[in-house]
Amino acid sequence: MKITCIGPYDFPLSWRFVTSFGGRAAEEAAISLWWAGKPTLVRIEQIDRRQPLMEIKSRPRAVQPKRFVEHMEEILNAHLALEPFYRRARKDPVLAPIVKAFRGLKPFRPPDLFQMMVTAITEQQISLAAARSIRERVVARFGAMVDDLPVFPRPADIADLSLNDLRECGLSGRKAEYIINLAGLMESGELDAEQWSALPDDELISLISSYRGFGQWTAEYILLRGLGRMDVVPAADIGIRKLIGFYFSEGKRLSEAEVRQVLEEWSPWRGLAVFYLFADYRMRKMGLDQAQ
DNA sequence: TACCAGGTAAAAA
DNA sequence: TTTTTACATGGT
Repeated sequence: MKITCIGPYDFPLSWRFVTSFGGRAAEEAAISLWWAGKPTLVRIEQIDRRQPLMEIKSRPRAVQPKRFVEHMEEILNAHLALEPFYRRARKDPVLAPIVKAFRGLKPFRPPDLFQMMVTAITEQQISLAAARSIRERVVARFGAMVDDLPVFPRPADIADLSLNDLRECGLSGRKAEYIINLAGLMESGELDAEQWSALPDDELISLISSYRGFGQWTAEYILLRGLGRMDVVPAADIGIRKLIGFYFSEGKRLSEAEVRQVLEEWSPWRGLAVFYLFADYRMRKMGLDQAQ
């Protein structure tokens, strides 16, 4: 089963980037997700590094294969066109060397929206390391496993839990409420993301912000990371305020308004620009510059 | 030890 | 209306 993507796409580089955040350190690219009600492992390989063609090595047999390929295309951001952004970036002294070094790097999207939304809630206010540690406990207790890989719980796995079930994983009582409430909304169909794709960024941010526990930062974070809306930036984000300051303002931490101002010129790829800056910052920090 | 880390809603002023 | 506070864990 093959997926044709819009190139350039350096899949091994993109995979190394996501795995550099810890957790799994697998050589082989594998994604775990729910498909047709079962925890499922999907192995992915780029057939030829020079071509944007991925092969799904293992997959659920005969269950909506067409829909499955579409889903994988979303996860891999297969249809994201980097070249127009690169043309713009080459005119910028900061981004030019970065897009050259990381040519073909694409962000991956989480396999489902519930996972993304819960992840965003866990990452409110506390460090990413603390948030991950909490999430791992939630997944270990309420999720599933497939071939030693954890699968994030579904709304149905969470909706009927008690607050204490989640608090025991290290979540605050407030966040436990948000997550159980969210699970219930998704279970009942009251929150239906099918209609989200028709909405422009600003309207979708307003809609998501109307749910309890989801402020502007969280909504923007979900649009960028979860939905692949590459022009959106959660500019209030403490990490992004430092990141943009590092590259464009002599290292000082910027305000949200200053971040928005600096990034204005990168529309319609503001979020993608931030992703590349972050990739560079991270790889630089890790001393792992594998871009060559 | 204390403080900061990819915020938010609710209470207090 | 605007400002302040409580909240959870992990790293330094």
